[in-house]
Amino acid sequence: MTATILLVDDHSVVREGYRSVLEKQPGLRVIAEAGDGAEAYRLFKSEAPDLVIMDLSMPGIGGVEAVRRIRQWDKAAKILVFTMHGNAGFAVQAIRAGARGYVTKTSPPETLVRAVMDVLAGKIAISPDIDHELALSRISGESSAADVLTPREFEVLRLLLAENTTEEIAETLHVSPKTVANLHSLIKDKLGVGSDIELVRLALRQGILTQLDLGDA
Amino acid sequence: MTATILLVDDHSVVREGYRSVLEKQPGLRVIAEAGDGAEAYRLFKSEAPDLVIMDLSMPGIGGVEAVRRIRQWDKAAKILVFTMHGNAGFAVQAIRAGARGYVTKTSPPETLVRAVMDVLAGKIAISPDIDHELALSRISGESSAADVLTPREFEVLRLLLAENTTEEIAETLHVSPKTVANLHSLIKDKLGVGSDIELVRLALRQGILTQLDLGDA
DNA sequence: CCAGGGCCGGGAAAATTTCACGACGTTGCA
DNA sequence: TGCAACGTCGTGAAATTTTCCCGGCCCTGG
Repeated sequence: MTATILLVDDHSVVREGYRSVLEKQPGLRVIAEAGDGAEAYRLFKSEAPDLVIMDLSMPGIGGVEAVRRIRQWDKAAKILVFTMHGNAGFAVQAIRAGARGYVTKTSPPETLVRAVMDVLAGKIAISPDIDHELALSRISGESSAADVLTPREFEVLRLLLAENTTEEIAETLHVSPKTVANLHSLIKDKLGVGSDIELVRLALRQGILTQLDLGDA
Repeated sequence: MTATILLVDDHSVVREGYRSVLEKQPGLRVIAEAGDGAEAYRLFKSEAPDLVIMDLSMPGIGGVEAVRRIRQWDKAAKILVFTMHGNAGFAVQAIRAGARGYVTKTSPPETLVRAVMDVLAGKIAISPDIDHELALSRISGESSAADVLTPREFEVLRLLLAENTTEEIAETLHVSPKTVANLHSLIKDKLGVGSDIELVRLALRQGILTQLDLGDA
């Protein structure tokens, strides 16, 4: 029996990479590809793949949100996150949202294949570098944003850092601007910062926002 | 005659994607791959490929620096930058460093192939989205902070980024908090940003604030 | 001398932030 | 089973900040 896979990544050439690596494995078959979270959700419902491989940073609703929605629709969905973010915070959030695995793109192809097999077998798969990160963050014991924030709060934080206005975020999440403002305030409170400037700096320190991610003006 | 290509990207699975797309094209052959800038430089000298396809964000020396070194070694080197950064600033930097093309990873595979062909033919290739970005940035022109701000304003900006509160800054500068607030507002206006978050990001882009500066608060 | 610009802040309107509160659904646990 | 705890969403009102407009001060160059 062959396992069916849905690829989700906003870079088509990158999807081509997954596909190439995966289809060298007997027993795996890529049956669909999506370029953003909403499409992923749609395709999951129509195609019912055995496994979803998902990037986190995507236009529109982010990967974490997509994981949440898919898991909401199908409690047993197997989702493997495959992303460039080698940051424990993202991993924690993704797992909490319902992902069954987390592998960084810097990992060699074998690691990805191994993780795919593990998740299909019902196991939880974390790549070694993230394991290490998680261990470190537990040692240093400093409360990271991902630790104290609820999934929803983390999502709003991400969107805030992505330079969205309160209104745009409200639109994206289908809630009132007022709620976003409330969450914004709550986030600053929980993280113990007094201004948006401190908030951004904290995010930078914790790797939630990277300098390479500085979007267009 | 077939053209030889060197792939440079720190994600092996992503390289696999390039390779898969490119080798479907007759006349193209991938002869080497590098995972960072230094290795790219080394391989360029030993393999002398007709074309280099390079990502920008890589460990060690970044992509821009790698472009510069390779062009320094071979004035005629043809380098095509292929990256996720859909930001005019990065494109300008890359082209200045000597790249002959700039394509974003969000582009469809055809665009990449087309750009490869163009660069091999001696042309300069820019993907449509970046073209658009460049046009925009020329129109609205992101003013460089150091340019449009008066010394006083720049000083206040620096203190704001250093995580000082309005009151602390007023204290430091021996002026009223009101003045600082007014300047803060004026700065955002002059720089064309709407929020403090955007302000920090702008500062990061322009190097006013460095990630190294993120000592504990 | 005067025009222009940087610098300083008051005042008031507009917008945002913050806090208190309630509703609703889910989860976890006794 | 029932209930407490928590996450989520939203309202309303007060507190605070942001923004805009204003005038005054001082310096510099023409």
